Amino acid sequence: MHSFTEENYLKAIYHLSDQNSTEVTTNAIAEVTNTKAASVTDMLKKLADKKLINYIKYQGVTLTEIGTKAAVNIIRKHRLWEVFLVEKLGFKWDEVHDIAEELEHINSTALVDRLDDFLGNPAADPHGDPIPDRTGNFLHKKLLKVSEMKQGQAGTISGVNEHSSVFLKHLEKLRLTLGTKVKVTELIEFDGSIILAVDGIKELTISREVAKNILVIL
Amino acid sequence: MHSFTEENYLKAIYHLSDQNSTEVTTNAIAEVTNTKAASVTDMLKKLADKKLINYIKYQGVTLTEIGTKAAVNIIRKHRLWEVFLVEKLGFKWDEVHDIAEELEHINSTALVDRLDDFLGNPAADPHGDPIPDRTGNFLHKKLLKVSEMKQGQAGTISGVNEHSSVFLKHLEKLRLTLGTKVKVTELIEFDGSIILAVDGIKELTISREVAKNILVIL
DNA sequence: GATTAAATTTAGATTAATCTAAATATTTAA
DNA sequence: TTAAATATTTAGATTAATCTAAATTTAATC
Repeated sequence: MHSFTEENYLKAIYHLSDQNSTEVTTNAIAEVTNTKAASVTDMLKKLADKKLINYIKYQGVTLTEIGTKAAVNIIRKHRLWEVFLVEKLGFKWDEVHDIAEELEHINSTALVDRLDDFLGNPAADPHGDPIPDRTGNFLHKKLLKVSEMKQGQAGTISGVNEHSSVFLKHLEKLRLTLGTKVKVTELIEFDGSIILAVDGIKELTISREVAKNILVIL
Repeated sequence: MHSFTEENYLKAIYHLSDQNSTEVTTNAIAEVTNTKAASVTDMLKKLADKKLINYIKYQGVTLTEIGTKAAVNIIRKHRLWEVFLVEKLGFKWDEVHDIAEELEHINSTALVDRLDDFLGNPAADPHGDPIPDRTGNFLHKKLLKVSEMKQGQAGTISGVNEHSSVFLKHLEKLRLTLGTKVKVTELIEFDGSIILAVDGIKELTISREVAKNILVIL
């Protein structure tokens, strides 16, 4: 099996290539793993030796098929544990990330598959992120950032792009949680902030920064 | 916090001093942790620096109060996870040890306490071992090895001294599981094996080795 | 009580993951 | 299209946990 650290690199590379759909750079990995570029280079060599990534010096990396499978499996575990923490243990959606970050490295296929069944084979985690099934398949819903919505457009909040406790608590306070219906009432030219109608009633102004991190399905 | 490895040493020392109620030796620790005596010595110095053990060169070790608390907490986590795996996920009692061995190192008091509540604050794990409460207190029931029972004596199986899958599967096959009532019908002088009446009906012969690892309450 | 045996510790190396500083490659932009 | 800026890699060290082999201490035995 792969070490705790290797798994974290694979996960980081997966998330980064998911966002940018191109080769992932050394610096980008260093940033999300809280390490230095030199450390990343060392690890990339190791992951390449293990055939988990395609790596050409100075050219960035992509995951191999094996690497992708490994990464998806970690993500599956992370998201299932998050569901467990929220649905069964009563944690709030802003409290589960760090714990799931540890639990995702527990190594037992039997455990994960049984957990999946115990939870009723959920399709998404508490933040709306889709959960891969035991074969590694999962659907990417096409979600739109609120910051990309046009005036007059309406949608249902179905995900977030930022999982920090601070951000999630803020959404909670604004009642902008999963399943909430929002409609863009007005786009403010000055600073890009957006006025929303929430559940057809309340009017609410959110900053562009917040809008970029809320995802809706139309 | 303590590293994964440090935690395993603390747990090992705890279990060993629980059995022998005297200073724990370097070699004994090396054996249960699957390392060499030299490695143990290194780690003992480190644990002593951290005030987790009382260590005098060549004299063996005992846990300090802090060390004991840390060890008991790991044991609490291990046993709660075992209950979860059996009660909620449907694992058998012989399948959970290795998984719990990983889960016990997950670091979150909130998680453990919520898990405890979710499971209904169980008093014992699937092998009958008592579970410490959140303050670290737990009752040691006075259990007797079947090998120490006298002829004619009866009791209820309430624990085991050996947690290997092989042994537990064997007990399962013999239907000598927790809660089963047994009575010593005959002690065989030749090899120390014992004939039991099980639930007042079936007669069963078990070896001395097996008898040593089954615990009853009278 | 001296000598042998066993247990423990020390010395010196190794491996995984990390770092800083220096060297090299790539990209940007004047 | 070359110089400057940025990104990446290499070189050399460090820390935690481990090891083997040698030295030392304690325990056992004659």
